Amino acid sequence: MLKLTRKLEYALIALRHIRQSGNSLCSAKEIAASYMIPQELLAKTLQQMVKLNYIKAVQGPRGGYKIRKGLEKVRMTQFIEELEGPLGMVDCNINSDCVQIGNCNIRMPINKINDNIRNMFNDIRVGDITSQLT
Amino acid sequence: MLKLTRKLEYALIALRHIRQSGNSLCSAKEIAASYMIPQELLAKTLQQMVKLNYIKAVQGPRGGYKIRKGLEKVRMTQFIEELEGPLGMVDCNINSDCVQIGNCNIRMPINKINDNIRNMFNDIRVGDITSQLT
DNA sequence: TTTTAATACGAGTATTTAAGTCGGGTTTAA
DNA sequence: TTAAACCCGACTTAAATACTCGTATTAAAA
Repeated sequence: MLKLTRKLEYALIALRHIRQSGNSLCSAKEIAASYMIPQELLAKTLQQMVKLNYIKAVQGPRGGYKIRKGLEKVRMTQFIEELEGPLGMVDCNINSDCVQIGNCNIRMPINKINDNIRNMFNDIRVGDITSQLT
Repeated sequence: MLKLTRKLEYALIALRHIRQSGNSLCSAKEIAASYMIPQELLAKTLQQMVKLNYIKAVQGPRGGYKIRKGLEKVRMTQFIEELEGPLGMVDCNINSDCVQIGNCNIRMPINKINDNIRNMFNDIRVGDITSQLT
């Protein structure tokens, strides 16, 4: 219950790795090997993050990825939603075509919980995960 | 991302419904019809909650379910875990046979987030959801 | 200038988990 | 004795996640 997806895990592992490499480029291959992550899958995730402007890619041999300035300040809510889509505990928070709506008897309390979770992720920055000590 | 399962939703909807019916029994059929929930599925969930001692079943015609004293005070962490299994954002919080472990670079920060979520659910009681106004 | 090692990207497959169904059994009020 | 409820395990279906593959593009280095 309430597990993160692998993609998100891989993304965070990669970002932390890239960040800790300072200015040198990191290839998908290198990162995948370091953490035993399927290379193709990681590659796609990295490509997605390039599109989202979180990292910068350099092509060609000796190429790789590096962090883009500003990533550290990005809120986890934004990061998660751009990578994985909407973040809501129940569908009615997302698409609202539930047959219930007027009838549902737990909507309010669930929304409250949902807000709590969102608030929590809103207060965490990507940098908190990629830079935190230990 | 981070969605509740239908089973859990159905369980909470049913509990709230049963609770609001006071002392009279509620059948699975009646509840399923009220909220357009698949009856068989709801029935199984109710049966599970009987086993967990959250509700009491009365068999035979005119039978049904009623709330057991004490349910309201049960913490949501316990409730969720008894119904759905362990509540952790990453597998290493659950079974610990991750090939990484020593190698993983985001373990600490993720654990922190995990604790936050657990703490939040720890502070919510089933009764907060089944009894909260509107 | 050719090779090689990297990213880019869409389509496709496989696996896992969640969701729902079915059939037969037990209980008990009417 | 019947009917309406709960009980329960096995099964099927559907959806989401995880992963793979093939091909194209880029650019450093031999």
